[in-house]
Amino acid sequence: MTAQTEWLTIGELAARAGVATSALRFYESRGLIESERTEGNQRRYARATLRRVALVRAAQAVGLSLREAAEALEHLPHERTPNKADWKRLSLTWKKRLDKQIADLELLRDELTDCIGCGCLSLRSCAIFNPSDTVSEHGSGPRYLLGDERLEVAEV
Amino acid sequence: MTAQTEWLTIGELAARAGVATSALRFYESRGLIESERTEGNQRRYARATLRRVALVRAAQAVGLSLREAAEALEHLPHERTPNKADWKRLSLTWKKRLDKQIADLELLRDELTDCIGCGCLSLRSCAIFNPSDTVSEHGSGPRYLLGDERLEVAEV
DNA sequence: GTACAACTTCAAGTAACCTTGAAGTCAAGG
DNA sequence: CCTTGACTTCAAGGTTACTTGAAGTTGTAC
Repeated sequence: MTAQTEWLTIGELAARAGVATSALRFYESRGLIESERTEGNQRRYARATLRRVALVRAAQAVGLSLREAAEALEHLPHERTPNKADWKRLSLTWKKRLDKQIADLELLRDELTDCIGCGCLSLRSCAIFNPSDTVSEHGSGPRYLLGDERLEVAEV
Repeated sequence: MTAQTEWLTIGELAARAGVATSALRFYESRGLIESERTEGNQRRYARATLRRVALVRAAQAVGLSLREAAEALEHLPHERTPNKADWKRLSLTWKKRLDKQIADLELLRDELTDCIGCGCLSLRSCAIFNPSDTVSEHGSGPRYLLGDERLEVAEV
């Protein structure tokens, strides 16, 4: 346990990770990160936490909720840098997710493009309005996603 | 004004558009759709509203908030089907947005892929952790987006 | 030693996007 | 008529991801 022992205060971590201290406390309350405490009860973060926060932010960019990010990071060590296998698994998962998101958006775009070409004012055949399984937004809140129910848009 | 006069009740519209009646009332309160009222104060929707709701959902899929969707639909007629120019403008705007979103996600994916290749455990050079202007999530809520502040992740 | 920034906890607020519930009204069939 | 389901309004609740504020404590620099 002669590990690197340069601990970060919450303010330092916040500054370097580019998030607010309140966000860090929030992440900690959600189990995404961990901290040691000083005698006087102040948080001290291991430097690896910097990476962890970065991963959380990356996860959000990939479209994960914090809950999902927590699951993804569950098997990564808090205090030490993750090993190659850990990281590979994680990044592969995220890549798949990104691939799917991109594919969905491309579909939507291509349909839109077709619509531009065809004028597409009948809506009947336009796939935009007959979404199959488009873009799960994975934003926050109970977003009742554009599911796979077909709109039965008649000719309008 | 001998237009098509087959009005939809809120229940009918909800069923056909695939959204809850509560959502329709909410959209109406936000000015996204309009309704006539019967003598007994019940809503009756023009059939064109079906298209309008579809457009709102499409807008959400494109990553717009309801407020933004409202702006986009502002110039479209409520009671009649939009003309070709209206539609073209709209779909072009949305296409651009989609293009940007896709480009952002592709960037992220490619960086991830590189990371997988290189092991990328230093984080120092990894662009994932140095987001430039990635993926504005445009989900709901005050999401303080992965902005363009660089994380100064040293070697961890 | 003391000032002052940085820290602590906890409760409540905010924002988007709706849903749910209460309490009552309308419309259509038997 | 009367029941029943669909409708009305309005207020409040739910989720995610945080922020903000109050009230008090710690750490460091002078």
